[in-house]
Amino acid sequence: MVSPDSTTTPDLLARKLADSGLRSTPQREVVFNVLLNKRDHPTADEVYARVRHDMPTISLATVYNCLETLVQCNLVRAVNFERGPTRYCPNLRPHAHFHDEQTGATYDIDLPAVLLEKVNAVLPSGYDASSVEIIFRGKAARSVG
Amino acid sequence: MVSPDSTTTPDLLARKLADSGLRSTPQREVVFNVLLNKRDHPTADEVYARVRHDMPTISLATVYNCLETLVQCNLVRAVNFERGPTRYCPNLRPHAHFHDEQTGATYDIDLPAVLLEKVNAVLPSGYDASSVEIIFRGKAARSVG
DNA sequence: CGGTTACTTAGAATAGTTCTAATTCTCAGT
DNA sequence: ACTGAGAATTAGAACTATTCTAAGTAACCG
Repeated sequence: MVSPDSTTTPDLLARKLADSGLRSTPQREVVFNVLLNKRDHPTADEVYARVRHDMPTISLATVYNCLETLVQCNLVRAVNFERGPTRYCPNLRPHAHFHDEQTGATYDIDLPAVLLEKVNAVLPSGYDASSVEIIFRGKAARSVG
Repeated sequence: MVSPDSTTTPDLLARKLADSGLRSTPQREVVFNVLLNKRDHPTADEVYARVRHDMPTISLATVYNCLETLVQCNLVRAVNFERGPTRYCPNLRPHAHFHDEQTGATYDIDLPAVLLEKVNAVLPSGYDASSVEIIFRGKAARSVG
């Protein structure tokens, strides 16, 4: 099964980085691929552990740098539920997060455009939102997600 | 101008604490009042600085303990925008937060029940949300809030 | 008033992240 | 290929926010 991603994803990364005047490097590629391959909203430490399988010499500082860079280029979203480490998410479609309080797992919930409009409509005049983040907390039935 | 709060607020605190089997203490009262008096979503450090005007001997650990206790009793909400210190908010009505990216200020946005219903309606079956948090980011015109 | 439990305190410890300074890599122009 | 300039990576130190620990203090119950 050869997905079209195997050619377009590296291009996407290189293109988006170039848009910001940045280079595609092996470290950035590996970090990005790790996020794409298992979309469980890992922390920087978890990304570091996974990346080291492919690239044992990478440093934690570089993982932080790469994640920061990917966030700047809008290839990845940084998410913060409560206190605790930042988590990273390569899903670029508009979506909310559902945080299961029992397991700690996080699921993406797609958001229809019409809902986003309604949410934005609650802002009084004078407020100009460039983005909106929605976080649910609760419990999810086993095996959803 | 004597507001009815001057008698009911201490009672609310004592009552809610008692509901959880906890005591009302001078420290908890001062911390809670600091939050009520200036609702600008202060960090624990900022609360500490303000509380020390009234009670110079209080410790930072106690401020953290009191804030934690107030959150447990549902008298205060803890809010986390991105990485950085947790902020505290004594507004108990359903509301979103608007985070001004230029000034760093945070404003409460009241949420109508009907909107909350619509937001909850996007959850697929199998997801059972106990709370939802909405955070806007953008810029606010001067003097709103 | 004596025992028990809750609360507060100062300071040490920890977790997550950012900073610093040195090194290595990459690319553009020769 | 060679060189210089800028970009990226690295290890480790430093930093920030928070939690933990152990000891002291205060409130409640008999």
